[in-house]
Amino acid sequence: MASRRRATPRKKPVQRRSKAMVEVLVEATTRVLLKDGYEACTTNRVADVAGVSVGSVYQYFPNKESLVVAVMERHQAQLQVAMVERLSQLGDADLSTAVHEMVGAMLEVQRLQPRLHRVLLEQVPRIGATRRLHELNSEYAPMIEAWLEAHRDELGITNPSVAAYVLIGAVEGVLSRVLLEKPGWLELGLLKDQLTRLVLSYLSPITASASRSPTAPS
Amino acid sequence: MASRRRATPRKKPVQRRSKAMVEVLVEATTRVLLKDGYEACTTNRVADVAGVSVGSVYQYFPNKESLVVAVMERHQAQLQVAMVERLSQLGDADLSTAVHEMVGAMLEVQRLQPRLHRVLLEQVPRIGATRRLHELNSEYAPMIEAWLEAHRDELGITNPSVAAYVLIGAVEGVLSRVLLEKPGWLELGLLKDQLTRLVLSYLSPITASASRSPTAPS
Amino acid sequence: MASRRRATPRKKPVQRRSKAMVEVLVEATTRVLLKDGYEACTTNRVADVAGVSVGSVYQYFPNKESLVVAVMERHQAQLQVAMVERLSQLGDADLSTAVHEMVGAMLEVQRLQPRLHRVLLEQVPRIGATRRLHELNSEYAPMIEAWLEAHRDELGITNPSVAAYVLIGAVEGVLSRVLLEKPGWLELGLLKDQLTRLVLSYLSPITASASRSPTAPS
Amino acid sequence: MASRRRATPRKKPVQRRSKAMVEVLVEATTRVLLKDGYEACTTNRVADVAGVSVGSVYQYFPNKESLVVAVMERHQAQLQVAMVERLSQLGDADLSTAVHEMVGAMLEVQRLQPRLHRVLLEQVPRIGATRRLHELNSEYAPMIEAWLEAHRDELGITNPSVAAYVLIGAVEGVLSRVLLEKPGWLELGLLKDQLTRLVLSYLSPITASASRSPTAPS
DNA sequence: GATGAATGAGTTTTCATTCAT
DNA sequence: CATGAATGAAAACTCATTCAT
Repeated sequence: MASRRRATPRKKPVQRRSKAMVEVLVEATTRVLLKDGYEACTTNRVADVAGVSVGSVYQYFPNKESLVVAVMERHQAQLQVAMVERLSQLGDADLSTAVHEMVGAMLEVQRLQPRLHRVLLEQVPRIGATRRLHELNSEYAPMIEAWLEAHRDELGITNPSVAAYVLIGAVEGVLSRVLLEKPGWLELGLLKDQLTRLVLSYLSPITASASRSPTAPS
Repeated sequence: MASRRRATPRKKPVQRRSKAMVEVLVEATTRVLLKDGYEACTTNRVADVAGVSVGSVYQYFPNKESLVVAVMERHQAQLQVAMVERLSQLGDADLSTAVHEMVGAMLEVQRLQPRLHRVLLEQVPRIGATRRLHELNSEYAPMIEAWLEAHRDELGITNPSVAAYVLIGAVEGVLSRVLLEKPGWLELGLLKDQLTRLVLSYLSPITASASRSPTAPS
Repeated sequence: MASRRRATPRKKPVQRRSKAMVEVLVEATTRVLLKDGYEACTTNRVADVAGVSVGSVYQYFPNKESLVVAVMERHQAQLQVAMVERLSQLGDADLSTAVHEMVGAMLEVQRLQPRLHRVLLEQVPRIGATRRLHELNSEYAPMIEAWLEAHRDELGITNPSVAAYVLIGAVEGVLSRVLLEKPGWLELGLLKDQLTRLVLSYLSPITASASRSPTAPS
Repeated sequence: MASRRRATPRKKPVQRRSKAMVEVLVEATTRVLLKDGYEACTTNRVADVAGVSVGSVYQYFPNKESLVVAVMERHQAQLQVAMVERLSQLGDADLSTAVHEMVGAMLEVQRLQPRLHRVLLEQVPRIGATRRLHELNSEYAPMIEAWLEAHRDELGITNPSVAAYVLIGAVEGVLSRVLLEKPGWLELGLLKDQLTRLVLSYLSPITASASRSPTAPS
């Protein structure tokens, strides 16, 4: 059941006062989400925490959902920035280094606001946080894809696009699992090493033991 | 609105009629979840669809949440069964075949009830569906771990437990992404091949091009 | 702007308890309408006055509007009954007597619940109380029309349907004006006499002084 | 929501700019009333349509209600003007012509702004639009009364004041019914003829068939 | 004066849960 | 046990009005 209301701010905050208001509200929503979870994140509560009246919430956001969407968008933007920063510094490092860096970047990102990331991932319902977080990844996918394309001849892949898709899914999968179940591991080198290995071996030209089909030989 | 309460069934339904009732309710909840999403899944609606009165719902489930939990548990159990079935037939297939089979099993499982899986993944909020689905995977993790342990000498891994954890996260991550964004791919051999490659190359003894650290050579 | 919601009860009160509830709610709405007017007639206030909870209101009425509609319908039904009763006793009285009776009936009806009639007439907004009250009159129109038809040869009219329409509008107009501005007159014989005269002379065969066009002679 | 307040303008707008402002606001209110109905007629919306800020509204009108009252008053004034114009041209036309003219005038008036008239009649709640519209009629009542007085000896009436009251109520009743239910009829000669007949026969000296009481003979 | 952002009391409406029958 | 009417706390959202700029 799709939402029946627009999820975009009802007026663009052109004035500085307005911008501040929006800022405050998104901030407050984030705080409430973090502290009390999605269900307890009511418009009145948000207004309270923001130190403004409910009316003001509705001056800038047409409904509750749009508030959460705004939080997600802000979070995504932050992740995106962090990601781009890291990846753009890759330059022409060798394969191994590059992969290590990329994995490191993704790890970093998860650490940025792990609790928020988790709440959005876990608790935000119909809005489809999961989907949206995937979309976030899709945004840096092109960068990874481009890199794979550029290093194609060193790699054992035929379709950089598919490879990027698989790798992002895989790393993200491991990371989200770790984030939810073993947050401590995020700090460990072990995780980074294993992910690097996962990526690197996937990208490497196939050697004797890795084949495409069960009937394929050793 | 009552305060927070336990999310386990109020009593073990030992009677035959009771069991039927529980069955009917879980079924109805599943249907509502599928058709209208989590937010529209009210206890009255479930009772309606189940063809019983709200009161009866509370005879077997202490609150709304426990209903959804039951749906998740049933879903998980089904997945689990499917998984075990597949994996137990592995026997002593060679590495490549075995991996192919395992990946195939996980793909199967996703196809079992993709819509429900998706709703639970996407829409069920506070209950922490994501976490619980991870837990599901954790349940077959031991099997994979055991298998890895048994084939340790053929593989390039040092810690089967970690390897299982990483691999499950990775495959699951790719699959959930595909499920949400490109459901069509589930049918394609391409996906299976790529996942097999991912797993196989990760498990293979390290060859020249895959190393543990960026400083490590080739 | 038409309302976007159904204005009919959400469940039919088949049980006696239910019927009582509906009764109580309509009664309470009437009381509030009478005492505080339309704008002050909130669902919570109605529930309060009815001595039940808001939830119960919504068990039987989908929204506020439907409550008021129910009040109007009950009021109309009462008027209708009163009207039919009076008119059915007309038998084959002579013209003058019959008209006197009819006018008397309409007067009676206005006296039935003059304050409620007035509130509905005056204060109920978009629901179109005015239109609906006209519709009430339309319901007894056929009876008047039939009577005119039956006495056609004694009368100076050509189209009983039009005549009924005009007469009802005229009498109703005078009465509603009196009701709003000079309620005291309702008791006076003067009013009844004048209305009788109005109707009677309109129905009488045209004599010298009444013509259809300004150019018409005498 | 503030408590009840006076419904008269806060200050007499004597300045030229002020007058323009008032004009613009009343116009805007009319437009909103016409387009969206009473409930959607919010002060902010009016300000928007008027192209000014809400604050300005409150510079000239103490509250929302006074805005609507102003619309009514302007409408009434327009009707009044139209009526007076027509009636003053009557001169010493003969009875039949005069009545025809008067009925024509009332019909005209209904056609002036039928949609607005209707909205005010139907939708404006507590303000008591109906009562006020009656008051409008009361304003030209003296003119009609005077005319009846002047022609008393040609007529069959004893109390011109009562006669005027009854006639205005009657014609108005028919017209408002037609306006609400059969707007098309406003254009038809039929209606005018019937109303003329209604008035004329009422005013005519009583002939054989019209008597004052049921016991009165033919 | 004009502006329009901010207010917040007040409305409508929902829904998990209870309990008398 | 089953029922479903009743509950009522609480949520989302509105809008007349104010007041700092």
